[in-house]
Amino acid sequence: MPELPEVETTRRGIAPHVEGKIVQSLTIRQGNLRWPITESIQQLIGQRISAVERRGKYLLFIATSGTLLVHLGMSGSLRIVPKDLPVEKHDHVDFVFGDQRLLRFNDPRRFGSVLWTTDPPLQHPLLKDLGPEPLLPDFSGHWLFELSRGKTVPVKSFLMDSHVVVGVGNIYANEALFKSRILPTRQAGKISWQRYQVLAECIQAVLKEAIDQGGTTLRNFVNESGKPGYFKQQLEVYGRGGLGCNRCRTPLTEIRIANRSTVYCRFCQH
DNA sequence: CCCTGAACCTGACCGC
DNA sequence: TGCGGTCAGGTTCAGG
Repeated sequence: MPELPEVETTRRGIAPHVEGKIVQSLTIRQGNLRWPITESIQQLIGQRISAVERRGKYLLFIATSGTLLVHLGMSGSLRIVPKDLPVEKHDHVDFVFGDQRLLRFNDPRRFGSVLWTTDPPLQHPLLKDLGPEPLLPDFSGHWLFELSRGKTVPVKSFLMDSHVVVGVGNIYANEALFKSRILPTRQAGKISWQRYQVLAECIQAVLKEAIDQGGTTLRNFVNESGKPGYFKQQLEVYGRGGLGCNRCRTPLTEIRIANRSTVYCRFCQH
């Protein structure tokens, strides 16, 4: 589920239901996530959440004297649900508010995380070394070009490194490379400044488009309102290996880079 | 420092 | 119907 557009869609969906609310209680049914949930999270009880922000794919719930960090991993989701909604499989954590609602974290694979920190959140070890936000001005082709010099990794792996830029996961790395007509296997350090300018613009375009759409989703994504989600209708290459390229009709090539599915057009991309 | 591959975990799907 | 293998949207970490 969660690439950056899905996380941003989640943030926008839940923020109005969470901001200004006081956390009345927590229900932790399964605390064994990517990292175990610590006892210190109990400090959140009684605190007011002033804002829901996002850094990369982390959601930041800014509380009175600390921050709740939530990462959705591969299969996590957050929904606002009525207090009496029956618990389902993989509903690991509930954040209960004073009204008739609660925030429910569900994550079948448990690669997600729920962390409490009293440090300034951006100084948290998991956040402090993250690269720029792709949709903010400090991200640019110039940044990609400078950082990539001397690097021999495939440009696709380079893009997916959160120390380079946050929020570009496997789906949108494939899509942005197709749009910019760059071969995913090309060595990051051998790509010109001009091409990185194009690539940076394509990354932004692809992410913005997906956010506008409410997030591209696979299978049974359920959004924060509990309504059925969207499907991967507008993807050009991801999930389309062997099917015709939308530009030239050549069957798309599917390979694995760093063990991740990679789809591209061997004629359009070079 | 750079890069690769393994690890974390469940569920869906495919071939036999 | 069952079983084993493979794959899935992410990220960190160990090891060469």
